[in-house]
Amino acid sequence: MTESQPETNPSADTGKKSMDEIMALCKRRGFVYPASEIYGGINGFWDYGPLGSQLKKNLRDAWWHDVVMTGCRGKTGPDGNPVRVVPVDTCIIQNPKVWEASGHVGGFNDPMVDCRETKSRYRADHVKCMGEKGDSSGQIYAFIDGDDASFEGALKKLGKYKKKNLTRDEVDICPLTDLSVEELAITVGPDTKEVGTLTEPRAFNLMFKTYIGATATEDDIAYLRPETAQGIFIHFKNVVDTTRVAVPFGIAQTGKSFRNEVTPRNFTFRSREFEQMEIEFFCHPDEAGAWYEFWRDWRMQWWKDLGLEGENLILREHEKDELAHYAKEGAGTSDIEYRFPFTAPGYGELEGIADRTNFDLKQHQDHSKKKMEYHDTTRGEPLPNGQPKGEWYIPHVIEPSAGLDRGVLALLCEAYTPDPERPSKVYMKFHPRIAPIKAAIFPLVNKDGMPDKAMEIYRAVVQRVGAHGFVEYDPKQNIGKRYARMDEAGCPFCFTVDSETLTDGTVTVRDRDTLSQERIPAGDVPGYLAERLGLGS
RNA sequence: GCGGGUGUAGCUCAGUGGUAGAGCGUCACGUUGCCAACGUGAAUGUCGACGGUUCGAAUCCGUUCACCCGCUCCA
Repeated sequence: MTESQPETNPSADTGKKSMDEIMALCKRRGFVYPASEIYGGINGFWDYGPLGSQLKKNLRDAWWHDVVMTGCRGKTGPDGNPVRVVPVDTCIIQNPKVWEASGHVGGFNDPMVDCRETKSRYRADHVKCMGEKGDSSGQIYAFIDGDDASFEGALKKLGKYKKKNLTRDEVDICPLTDLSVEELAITVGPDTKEVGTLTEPRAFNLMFKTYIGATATEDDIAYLRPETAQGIFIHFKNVVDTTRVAVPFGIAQTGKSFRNEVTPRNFTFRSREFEQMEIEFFCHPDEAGAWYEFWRDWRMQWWKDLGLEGENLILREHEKDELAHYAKEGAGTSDIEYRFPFTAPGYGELEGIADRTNFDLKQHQDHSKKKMEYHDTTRGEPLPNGQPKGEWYIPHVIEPSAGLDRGVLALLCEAYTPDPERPSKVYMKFHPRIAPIKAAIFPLVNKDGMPDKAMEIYRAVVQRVGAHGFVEYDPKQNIGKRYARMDEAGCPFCFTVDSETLTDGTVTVRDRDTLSQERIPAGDVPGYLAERLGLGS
């Protein structure tokens, strides 16, 4: 997760949009509510209302359809064949050994110490303390273990305090974690001159902990998954063995993940409970580079096609020094980043595409002692009978990992369009494909048979597009008010029955974005809509 | 985790110790006939929560929770 610093000019829209106003609209129109709001809320958790949950479902469905059901919408992969992706749905809680293998436990359970003055944070087991040998009175000096400059600094400070020159052999050293609270209070931090700036060591485990079974002892500890990816890796062999898939192929999964973020911030952007849409694409090591580029470019195009066009969306290749441990040897890592109002003029990550090499499968092979090698019968020297000899290898993995909630947030921010000219002052310009309300059917006035005709059209439209989003029927209040309401909800098309409908059978179609109106036969409404929603006429 | 700010109706906010308010929105009825029109009426609040001071607290004090901003963190 990066919020990159500005590189492009902050001219475009999102920087000027007010996050407060977007949040107010989300609440007002039922997109997003604070979780547990009537009890005062709960930090880092958000719930979706009726429009929000449908919007989120539409985004997830679009991903599922485009990735899993149609293999990148029928695109041809770098190997010249259709792209194959199959789904799994794995548990949030797994054997804790999964997280030991993935590296999530370990680096995570380390207690940390903060310096209140310099705001630095140290791993508690990396900080050591010194005092004069044979004289335990007075201040204690902390330094970073293994860092000579830090050691010398502490030695110098101690010597100055004791008013004598001390050498390495004249001090006692102990781990910071051995200090009592009282001793910590008279300890000088590694980068300060005053005592008492260090906090007590605290665990910063970003994984949610829970207990399996009712007894809840230390032996029963389990974790809520911090990513869905590991559920895919641990079933790689199962999928290969039970499905007629052959490398290269992908396994996809959507689902909730949990991270005990230090600071949840920025609306739903950094939540403690969030949903991911992850693909692990397995391929031969020699082809990893080509597949990395394929996924990186296609995933970028995918977000663009959902309406995140223009300068607010960028593809950012990671610098070598910020690559994660698993990606160091790979072809690279890219982030698809969106310029949110709260990151502008910087960007926030929507999706990361990483070449993870064979790191994960190898880790699981090492920890589980189960072979993760794949027998590729299309490779190897030709045998006398003309067939290839076959090749055993641990596939490399390209991982396009997207944040569903972040995607929803980006769609909300992108759609939010202030327009002082129209009565609502703002409208939500959702791409019709992901708009939660697909259409509204209005009688111009609530009499003269118009409601009956409108209701008839409403039923036909629900029949045709109801599986993809809401269809509204609203006969109350004046027509302008109803249009305005639909603008705020982001409904792309409104169909209105008027007196002409009763004589010539046509209705008006109001386009949300252009405000233009045209007349079409009432019977054509479902087809007209289906075509514009990408469902075919 | 640190510092700053905010919290009153669905939304935006006024209200500095003495009866809980406005605009918009929502609902009903009437009117209206293509962009939040008009009329009449109605509902809606433990003033974020808990505790204290006071005859009396939305208002003063303490604690706490949530959100926003800046640091920090983001394996």
